[in-house]
Amino acid sequence: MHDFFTVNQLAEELGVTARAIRFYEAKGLIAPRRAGTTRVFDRHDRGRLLLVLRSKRLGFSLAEIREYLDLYDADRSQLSQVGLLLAKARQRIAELEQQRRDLDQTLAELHEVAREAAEALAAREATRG
DNA sequence: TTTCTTACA
DNA sequence: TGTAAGGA
Repeated sequence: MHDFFTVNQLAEELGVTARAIRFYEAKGLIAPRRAGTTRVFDRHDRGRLLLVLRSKRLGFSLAEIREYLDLYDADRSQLSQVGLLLAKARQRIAELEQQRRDLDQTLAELHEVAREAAEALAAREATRG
């Protein structure tokens, strides 16, 4: 279909602003080539951008994403890239599981508070009659 | 503190 | 386009 894309085409397709895409470029996450002054994105750039957005959704920072993407260009075997992915994924899993424990504890406390409050209310209504 | 947007030269 | 400033 399309071999090349402009920032605005990619922005519309991916649901982000062109400014955000330029921001990612400024941060070194992507490096589309130029035709004069205008950016030309190919499928490779598009793939990297998709990976950036997916990684963002998983909660990784732009710095972490760049770390990962840099290894794609640096390491032929991509062993270090996969290794980093494993480490980062495990770290992220640990973070989320800790958040879940915190959330569970907060929920348990709130359930207890609600239970006691409902109990007190029921007792009051029983004595009144 | 990071990730963007807005605004201006 | 680069960057300062500011919101979330």
